[in-house]
Amino acid sequence: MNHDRRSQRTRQAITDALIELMVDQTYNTITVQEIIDRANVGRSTFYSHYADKDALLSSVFEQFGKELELTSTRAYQLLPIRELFEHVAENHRQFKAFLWGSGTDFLFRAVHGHLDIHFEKRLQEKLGEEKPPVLVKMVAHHITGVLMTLIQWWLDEKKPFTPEEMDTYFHQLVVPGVEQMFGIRL
Amino acid sequence: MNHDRRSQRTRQAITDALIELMVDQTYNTITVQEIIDRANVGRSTFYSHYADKDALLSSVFEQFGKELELTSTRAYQLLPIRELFEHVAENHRQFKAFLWGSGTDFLFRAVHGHLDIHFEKRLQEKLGEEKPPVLVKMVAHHITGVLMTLIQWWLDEKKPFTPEEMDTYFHQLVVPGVEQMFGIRL
DNA sequence: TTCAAATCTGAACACTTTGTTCAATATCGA
DNA sequence: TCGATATTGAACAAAGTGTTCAGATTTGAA
Repeated sequence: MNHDRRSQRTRQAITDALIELMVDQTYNTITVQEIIDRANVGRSTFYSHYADKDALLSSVFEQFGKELELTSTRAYQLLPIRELFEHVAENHRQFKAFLWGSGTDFLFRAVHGHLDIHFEKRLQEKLGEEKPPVLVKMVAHHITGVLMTLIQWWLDEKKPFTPEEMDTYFHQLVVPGVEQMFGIRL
Repeated sequence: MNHDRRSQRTRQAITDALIELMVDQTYNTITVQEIIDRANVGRSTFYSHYADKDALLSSVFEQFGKELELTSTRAYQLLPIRELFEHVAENHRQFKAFLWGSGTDFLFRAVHGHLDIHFEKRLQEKLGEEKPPVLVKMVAHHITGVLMTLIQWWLDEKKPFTPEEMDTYFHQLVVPGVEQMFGIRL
């Protein structure tokens, strides 16, 4: 009665096909035909799993977001940046595909949503209730932005620094500004 | 012999139509039909001016980039951030359209290209030749990233701060980090 | 091994969008 | 007014989208 695994495999094949295609092509230019050809899947099968090409992309992001979360929930400090960069390095191909082929938008919006909240909480813990919430939100957004920007740059430039170095640079660039802004030590 | 003005007007109408449509819709979902309907322009006219919908978008960005440059070339310090935010506020509708409807990618890539170089030069002036060029590039990219992120946030949140305040915050967030990174005073 | 449920297949279909072509029409400066 | 240039819109082929459905395949459970 449980044929889920078969579906699962099919979905995985479709997902993988999209990611592979995004390595060389922009999301917009990819057709459903190309996806199902590469995934070796029938047209109607595709549409029985996903309403849309966009629905597929969303689900890829979702899955991706969960992986990211696994990395970032074992968080001590601001964020385990070194581990994050290591994760990025391991999934180099996937990240590249997203950052180049997909519309960064989609990814940026999604990741911002998650991480903004994470950083906002951490900041609130450090600050108590004394600072204006809008300002805290802005700074949280800022921190996420820096992180995303650095990851993007790092991959574009073919990882000229190690994850450890990126960790160091990230903290050097971000921490003094935030400390100055709120008059605290992080 | 010079019927340029007529063409000019037509192009402007098309450009404006796209921007207006991007206020409510994503670039991808906009059809050429919608554009020419709103611009009151014939189908063949559109294609005699632009090869593509993408070509149109590029040209819009180009024009847009020039406006930005006008603002940012009268640069003393790192960048006249207050004036920049004022410019953004004045062209609120346009920026919103770009940041929401267009694929931030396109814009981000384009703007990064311009501003990265600007900041890289400014940094080099301050630093002399002593620092590794990759590092300087990274920090320049970082500065641009912060700027873009803050602008995006500011518009999404419906401008909760004045341009002056955003100027202050930008400098508070960015300057200490860069100073710490390079061991200098900006 | 057998069987029924779940899943996949692929061809056929109507529909939308794209980009081209071209003869007719409109506009502008001289 | 004339002539060069720009615009128009209808017609067209090509490509892609999303749906439908009858038949084939795969699966786990008996």
